[in-house]
Amino acid sequence: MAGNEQQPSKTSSSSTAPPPSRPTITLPPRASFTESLFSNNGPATGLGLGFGFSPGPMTLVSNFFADSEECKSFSQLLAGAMASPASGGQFRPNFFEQQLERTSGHDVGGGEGDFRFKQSRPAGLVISQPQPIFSVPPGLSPATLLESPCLGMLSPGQSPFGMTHQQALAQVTAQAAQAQSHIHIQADHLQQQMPPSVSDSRLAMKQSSDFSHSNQKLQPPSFTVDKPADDTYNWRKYGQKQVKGSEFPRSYYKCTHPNCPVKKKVERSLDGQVTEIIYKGQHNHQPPTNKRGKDTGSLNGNSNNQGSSELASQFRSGNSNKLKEGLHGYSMSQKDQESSQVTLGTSDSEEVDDAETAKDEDEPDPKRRSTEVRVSDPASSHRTVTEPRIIVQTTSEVDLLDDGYRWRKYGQKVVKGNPYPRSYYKCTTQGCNVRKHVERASTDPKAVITTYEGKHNHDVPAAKTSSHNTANANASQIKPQNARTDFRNNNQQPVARLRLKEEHLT
DNA sequence: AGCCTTTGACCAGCG
DNA sequence: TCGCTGGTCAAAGGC
Repeated sequence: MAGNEQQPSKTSSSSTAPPPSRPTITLPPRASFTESLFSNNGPATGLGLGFGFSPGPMTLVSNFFADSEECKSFSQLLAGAMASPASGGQFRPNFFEQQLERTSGHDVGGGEGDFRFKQSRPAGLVISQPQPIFSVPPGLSPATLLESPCLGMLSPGQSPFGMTHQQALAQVTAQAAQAQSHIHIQADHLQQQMPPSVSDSRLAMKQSSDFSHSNQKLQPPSFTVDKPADDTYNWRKYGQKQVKGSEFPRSYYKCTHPNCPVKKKVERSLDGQVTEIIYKGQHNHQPPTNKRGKDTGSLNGNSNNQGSSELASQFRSGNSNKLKEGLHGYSMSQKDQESSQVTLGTSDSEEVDDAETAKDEDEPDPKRRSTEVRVSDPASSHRTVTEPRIIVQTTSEVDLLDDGYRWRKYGQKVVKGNPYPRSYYKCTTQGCNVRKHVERASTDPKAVITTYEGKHNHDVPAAKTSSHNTANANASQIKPQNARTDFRNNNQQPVARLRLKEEHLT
């Protein structure tokens, strides 16, 4: 019996047998990228933005990347990281615990590709209460997300931005998401909840377009599901295991449809909240039109199923790679043809030790070479109501710490694969929960990735407002937010901001 | 009766 | 070869 069911994993393994080509980091000319973003026919993305929306934070991000030499350096850094033995040839910032695996084919699925959309807990960001980062609405399967038209623009080969950056951003984003609060991407609130800054402007655009579109028939989220990832399909749990690197048990589900190889892994926190969902394989059938009674409940009667079905259809029809990319794009940008994992964490607690968890998670499991779609669960959490939005921003400034705010170092940890410790900082302003994580690239100590988590609830201390960092702070923290506001048109939720910074210390 | 979950055991890959 | 780990099997039990 295991024959068929295990096929996915084995297939995936074999599919990745050919040495994946190293992703080439190509930084598109700023203009081109920008144009592609805002033109209706961005060639690179193939995504027509037939609607007008304000450039999101990602735009800023892209600008940042394209703006300076550091951008190049960053690329190099990333490239180096990917080539780093420590990272197993993958760009895997320790801090983010991300795994990016690339398959040789352009189409991940190759028809049979598995999706991996993994979100992992951040090493540095401990998860006392793991929150789903990307919540897939119960009625919205990964396939649904993948099928989103936006996904098409995420094709790795077409990326005007260079997947590396996106991946990095994605990581940051994902982490931020989890760190601040899980981002609940519910079908009905996809647009609102999907952080524009998440990893990739393209994604942001996608969000605005696709999700806004779908949003028309979506209803406000009014459900909280226990069932992880109620994604239209029917699943049967066939195993559960305590996985190393995760304090939470992982459950294994199979699609109950005959001969359907799709599986998914779900991790839940002790309190039942889903912290991670990994989809694997492609459905070879239509999603059930009528969900099981107990499952339908999670959808609360919204009409997501329709869209889900459509998306699923695309998914089945060979858009798996797009789906995968799309999902990642959302959480971590595009994975290119590779499976990837994003480590996410919550900021509920700052147990640096938890980094270990993420560390382990980031280990590329040969067995899991198959593409997987890792998403956060639709399952809701008590924090859904106040879930902050994530804004990811990249900068090239060299203001590792001097960013206008005052920070207090509260932790440091050395992670596997990186000889340099990661450092954790908290904003010293009372009542401000913003944290900053600084990590040096294992391959280049001069390269630093700074991740901001949370949003300052105060102004930049006057003492530091004069530095360029102030401008930076404004740009990175205010603009994105504003942009996002414009983007979403209705930004009323707290914003968890995340800034991915490249710094080159001299 | 059918489907599902639970759970210990087993298997395979990897270092 | 051995131990570790992730993934899966399959019996048992519940709904």
